[in-house]
Amino acid sequence: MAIAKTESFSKKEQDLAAFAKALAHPARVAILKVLAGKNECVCGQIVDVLPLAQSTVSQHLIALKAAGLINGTVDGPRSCYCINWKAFEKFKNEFNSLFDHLQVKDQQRCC
Amino acid sequence: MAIAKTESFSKKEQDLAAFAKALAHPARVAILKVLAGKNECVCGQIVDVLPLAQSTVSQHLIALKAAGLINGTVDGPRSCYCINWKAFEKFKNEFNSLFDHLQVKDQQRCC
DNA sequence: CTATTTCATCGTAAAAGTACGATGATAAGG
DNA sequence: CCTTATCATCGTACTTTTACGATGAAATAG
Repeated sequence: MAIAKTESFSKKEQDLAAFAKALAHPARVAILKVLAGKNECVCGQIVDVLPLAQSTVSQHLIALKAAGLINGTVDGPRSCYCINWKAFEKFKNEFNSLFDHLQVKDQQRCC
Repeated sequence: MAIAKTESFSKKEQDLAAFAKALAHPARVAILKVLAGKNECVCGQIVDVLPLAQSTVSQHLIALKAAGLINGTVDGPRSCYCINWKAFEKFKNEFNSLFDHLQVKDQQRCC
């Protein structure tokens, strides 16, 4: 990146980009799908489903948690994750509000 | 990445991840915002707005075009881009359908 | 207390992303 | 034809991401 220019952009742009970044890997999409389907906190069962090593899955889970898309608690010897629907809703709205009402303008003129 | 495992996932997961990847940088979000706001094809005006070099903006534009989020045509000596609303709608639906109806299940049990 | 299980973290290696200046290609203007 | 303008591409440097095995920490089971 030479020198990170990320902070030269607005907070809204950064937030949306950070959210998208968390979704920007099929493994993390798959993890979210598993968590959403179960809706009860899962942990190493995810490792069994994905074609990835345990440490790699753990990294993806941490990335998702850092992005705020999932919550995690410690349950004895195992970790328990589930989707943070509130954050999900927030970003969905942010995404829609950013582009939806702009589409109302007169449609395509070129391209 | 050692060895790319991207192809070990379903096409839906890959598509959604690719879409998110295109949004996963504030500069590209900013570009889309500019294009959406004008709705007429813009080109190097984007360079004036962004705090990035021309070559860097060009790279981002190419990334967005490769992801299918924008269309581009050559207009004399300059390039003209605009948002591909159709693709945008497609991915928005894909995103919603992936997570929305799953939320209907009984809410949170832990975390 | 000693396994065992479960997960996080460390270390490492390879791949991809980000950014810039410089150069190249293409079309318009003189 | 020659210049200028506009944008893409190349080459390069640095950062970040991805992935794995190995190790470490914490709680349960015996």
